[in-house]
Amino acid sequence: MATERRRKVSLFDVVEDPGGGAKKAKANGGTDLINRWNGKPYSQRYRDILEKRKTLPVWHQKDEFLQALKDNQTLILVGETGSGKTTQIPQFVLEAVDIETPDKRRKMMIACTQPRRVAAMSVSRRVAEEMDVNIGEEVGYSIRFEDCSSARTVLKYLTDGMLLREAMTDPLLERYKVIVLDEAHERTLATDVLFGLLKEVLRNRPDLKLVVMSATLEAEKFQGYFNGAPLMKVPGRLHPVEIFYTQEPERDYLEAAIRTVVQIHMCEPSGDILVFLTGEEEIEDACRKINKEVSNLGDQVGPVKVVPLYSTLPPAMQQKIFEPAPPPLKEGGPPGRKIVVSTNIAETSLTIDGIVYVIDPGFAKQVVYNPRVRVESLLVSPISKASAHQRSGRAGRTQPGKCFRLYTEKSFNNDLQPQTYPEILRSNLANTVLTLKKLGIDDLVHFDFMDPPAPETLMRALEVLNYLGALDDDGNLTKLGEIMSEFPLDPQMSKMLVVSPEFNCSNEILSISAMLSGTLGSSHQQLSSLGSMPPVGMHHRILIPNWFVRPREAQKAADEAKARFGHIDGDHLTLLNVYHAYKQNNEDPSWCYDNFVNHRALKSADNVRQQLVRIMARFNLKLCSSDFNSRDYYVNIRKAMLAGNFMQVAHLERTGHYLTVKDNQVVHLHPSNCLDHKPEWVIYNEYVLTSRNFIRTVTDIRGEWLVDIAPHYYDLSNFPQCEAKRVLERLYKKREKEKEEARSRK
DNA sequence: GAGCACTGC
Repeated sequence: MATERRRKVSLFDVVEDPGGGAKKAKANGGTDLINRWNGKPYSQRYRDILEKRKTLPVWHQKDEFLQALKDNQTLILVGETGSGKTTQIPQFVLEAVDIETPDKRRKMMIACTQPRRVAAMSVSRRVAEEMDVNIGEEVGYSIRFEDCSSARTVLKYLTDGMLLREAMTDPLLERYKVIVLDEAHERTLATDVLFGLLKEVLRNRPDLKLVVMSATLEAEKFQGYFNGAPLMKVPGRLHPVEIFYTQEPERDYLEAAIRTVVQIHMCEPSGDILVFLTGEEEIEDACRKINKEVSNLGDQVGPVKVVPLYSTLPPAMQQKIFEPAPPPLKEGGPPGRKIVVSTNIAETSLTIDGIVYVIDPGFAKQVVYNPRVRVESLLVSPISKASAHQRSGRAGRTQPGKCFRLYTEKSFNNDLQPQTYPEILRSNLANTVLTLKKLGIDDLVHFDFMDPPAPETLMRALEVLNYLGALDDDGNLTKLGEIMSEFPLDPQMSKMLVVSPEFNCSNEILSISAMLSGTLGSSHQQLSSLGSMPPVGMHHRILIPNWFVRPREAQKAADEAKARFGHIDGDHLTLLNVYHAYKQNNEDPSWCYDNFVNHRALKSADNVRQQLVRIMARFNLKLCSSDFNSRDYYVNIRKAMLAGNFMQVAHLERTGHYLTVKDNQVVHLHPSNCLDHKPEWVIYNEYVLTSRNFIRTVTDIRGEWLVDIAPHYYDLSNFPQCEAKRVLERLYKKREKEKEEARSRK
C-alpha cells in the first residue's frame, strides 16, 4: 500500500502556479511562447481566449480542484450551467497529471464522457481551439461512426456508450490516466453501468483517477456511492429567473399555455418565448392556434414568428429556431417576438439563446417499462422538480427571465418527484446485461449499481439471453453471446444476424437490421451548443425511424408511393424493398423525395449497415444471399428473422384477434402494415400501447418454423393452455409423423 | 385504419 501511495504521488505532478499553460511551456524548456503540446508558438487567438477562460467560475477554484485531485482517487464536482466545467476541468487535469509512459511515442490519455454525440464533438472542437491545437491531434473525440483522434491524442471527449465499448476490449481502461464522467446527473444507461464498472477498475488500478461531474445536488447521493469522495461545488453563471405559479390547477394545459403566450406577448417587454409541450401533434396544433389568436389581436401587438421544434422535424426546419424575432411592423411600434414551441429536446439537447420567457405546463412523454408483460409504453406524465428547474433555467441564459409554471406551487412541492427516474430503472435490460457479461461481470445480483434495477427486470433479461443462446443455463456467456455482444443492436437482432449465414441470407438480414436500428443522428450538427444538462429520462428500446414521409398536403400520393414498396408477406420485407430500391437508384436524394422516402433515415441505415458488415467480417461471418428468383429467397429471410424474434410472436385466434404467444395479450396489427391478409402467425418488432394494443412492423411466418427453429421456447410442457398450444401440438405431431415416414423409407 | 418524448453503441 505504501509503495502504491508513493507511486501515485510521484505520478502526480501538480503545477502550483494557477497561471497555467505559459509557465508550463517554460518548464518544458521552451519559451512562454511555445505550446507544450505541439511545440508550436502560441497564436494571438490563444491568448485572447485564455483571458476569457480565466473569467469562468471554475477558474477561481482551480487550485482547490487540483489539490483535491492530487489527494484523492475519486472526486465529485457539482457545477451548474455556465460554470465552464466541461471545457476547463479536463484541461486542468491535463496540466497537472503525468501522462508519460515508458514508450516515448505514446502518452496516456484523459477521457471526458458526454451523453450526446454532438456535445462530444462540439466541446472537443472548442477545447482544441482553447489549447491552440488541431482537432483530432492532441485533442480529439470518439463517437459511433467517427473516431477523430490519433496516437498523439492526450485529451479525448467521447460518448459514455463509446467508453463502455472500449471497456469491452480494454477492461482496465489502461489507456487512460484520468476519466471524467460529465453530465452524470443525467443518469444515462451507459453512465450508470460505467459507475459500477469504474468502481471496480479503480480498486484494481490505484494510478487511475475519476472525476464525476454533475449539475444537481443529487451529488450527495454520488458521494455516498463513491465511498465518501470529496465534493466540490462550482457556481454557475445564469441570470436570475423569476418563477410564477398558477393560483388554481389548470384543467387544460394546452389552452392555458396558449393563453399565457398571448398574455406575455401583450403585456411583457420584448424577449422570446419558449413553450414546453409533449409531442409533434400537440405542438403543430398549438402553433396554428397561437398564430390565429395573435392575428385576431390586430396591429395593437407586434408580429410573431411561431416555430415548432421536435426531433423528427427536418434539420432545415429546426434551424428556424435560431432566426431572429421579426422587426416591429412600423418604426416605434410594438416589438416582434419569436415563440418556440418545443418538446423536451429544448430542455437538454438544444439551447436557444435569447429566450426570456419560459412556459412550463409540467408534462412530458415518458417511457414506462413493465417487465411483467415486457412492454414499454409512452405516457404523458408529470415531470420531476429537477426537470422543472432545468426548464426554468432556459429563460436566464442571456438576461434575467421569467418562468410561468402552469401548476400551483403546492403541486410543485407536493406532487412532483425530486428527480426523474434513472433510465436503468425504466428499461428493458437485455442488451445491458449482455454488455455486463461481456465486461466480465458474472454476478449481476451483487453488481454495485447506484440504483439497482428490479430483480424481475434482471431475471427477464437473463431469461431472454438464455433463450437466445447468448447465455448458458449457468448464466455464463456462450461463444454465440460473445459475438452477439459486439453488435450495436438489440440481442434479438444480433442473434438473427449472427445465424443468418446458416439461412443463406446474411446480406438481406444486414439490410433489415440496419433499417430497424434507427439512428437518425448527426443531423443536429449545426444546431449544437455548449449548453447542456439535467435529469430527463432516456430509455432504451427498439424505436423504428420513419422511412416514409407523409406530408399533410400529399397524403394520398405518399400512401400510393408506399404501397409500391409493399411486400404482402410483411413489413420487414417491405423495408428490404425500400433499401434495395434506394441502392438501385444510387442513393439519390431526389429519388427519395419523389417517392416519399426519408432520405436521412436511409442514409443512416446505410451507415449502420457498413458498421455491421465490418463486425461480421471480424468474426468471419459469411456474407451471402439466396438466388433472388428462387422460391426460398424470402422464405429464408423470414426464417432467419424468426431465429432471433421467436419470443415476439402473435397467433391469430378463431375469434379474429391476435394473442401474443405465452403472454396471451390481445393485440392488433398496426394499420400501417403492408400485409394483404391476416396471417395465422406473425413476428413483430414493436408493441405499442396507444388507443389499442398494437403490434407494429410485422411479418408472416409459418407455425412449422416455430417448431423447427425454436423448439426450446415452444416447449409445450411449459406453455399456457390456449389455442396456439393446440395448434403447436398438431404441428409437433405432424413433424414426428414426417420423421417416422422418412425413417421407414430408409 | 393510426400516429412517433429523447439518447446511445
